[in-house]
Amino acid sequence: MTAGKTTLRLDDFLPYRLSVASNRVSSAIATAYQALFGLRIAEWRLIAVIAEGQGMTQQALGAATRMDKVTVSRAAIALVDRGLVARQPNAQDQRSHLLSLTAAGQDLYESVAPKALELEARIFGGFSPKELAAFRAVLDRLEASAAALDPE
Amino acid sequence: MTAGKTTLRLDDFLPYRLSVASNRVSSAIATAYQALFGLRIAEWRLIAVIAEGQGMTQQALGAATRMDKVTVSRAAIALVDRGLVARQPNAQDQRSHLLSLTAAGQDLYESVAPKALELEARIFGGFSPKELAAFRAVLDRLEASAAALDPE
DNA sequence: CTCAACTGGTAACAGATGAAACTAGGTACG
DNA sequence: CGTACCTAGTTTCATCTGTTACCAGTTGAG
Repeated sequence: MTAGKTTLRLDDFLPYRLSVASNRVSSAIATAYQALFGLRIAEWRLIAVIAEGQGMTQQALGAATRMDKVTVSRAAIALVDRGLVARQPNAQDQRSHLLSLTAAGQDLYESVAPKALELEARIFGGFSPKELAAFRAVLDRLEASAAALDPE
Repeated sequence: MTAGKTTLRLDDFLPYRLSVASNRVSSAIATAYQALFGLRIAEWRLIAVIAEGQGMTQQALGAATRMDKVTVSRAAIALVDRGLVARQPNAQDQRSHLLSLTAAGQDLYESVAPKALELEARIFGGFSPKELAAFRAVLDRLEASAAALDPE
């Protein structure tokens, strides 16, 4: 057998498949959130995380949501403007503030969360729990190995 | 048990996990291609598809790569400018042209492809063929079910 | 103390992206 | 064959995203 060029079928290339699938899913979710609640993804993520642990700094929120601090800042400003999130001064550190949900934010969260789970079910339904667990495990390890390559 | 609010842990929310993992992978790949070959993802995708089937229209390339026609147009222009791709007039339809790799484009492809596969192996290595096949299968079905929800 | 280095958050800028308008060419039907 | 509609590709524009610069506040070494 002679040298032989490497051939690569794009449709078989996993990073490509992953990207396409993820973009489709993100876009479907983004459309739904926007239409239902006027929230962008970043805003929704903040709400979800703040609901779990009130009184976080933006710093902490960025780490929890894997979002850039600029993205977090913008989303936080938007949420405060809409009266969904409140900022309290942080006694420990005057540069930062602690974010928590207002009553309205809490209400919104309580109507968004079920919808989110429903959407997830709609998209990821039709898979067995085992399949999903395996999928999740692959995602976890991928995240780690990709981050190792690109220590952004 | 009383009504009980729905709780949602962001880290357990699959669309979120998928998005984070995919972004990490895409970013690692984009960085590598840019550094090694000065190619952006869209350009690399076009090269890969043209290499498989010379003489395609941009229309066809868009379908094959799931990219917007604007994205395809820009990537095509960049590749032509760099002398990697050539446009031949399409006798059947004067509005479009047929794209093929120049000798330089072919050379580049032949050095990019192995690198791409190596990167893929680096990121997706450590999984068994079975795991990868299952993962791929989930991606396929996801793509379909998300597209159905968001008929963009 | 105080000065240098550092960190949380915002603002300003720049590149990327996609929708919509536009141009040139194609198709259908009288 | 002419006119109304359709499509390939490009350009324009408005938006989004992230990098960099910036300001205010914090920390630590001397």
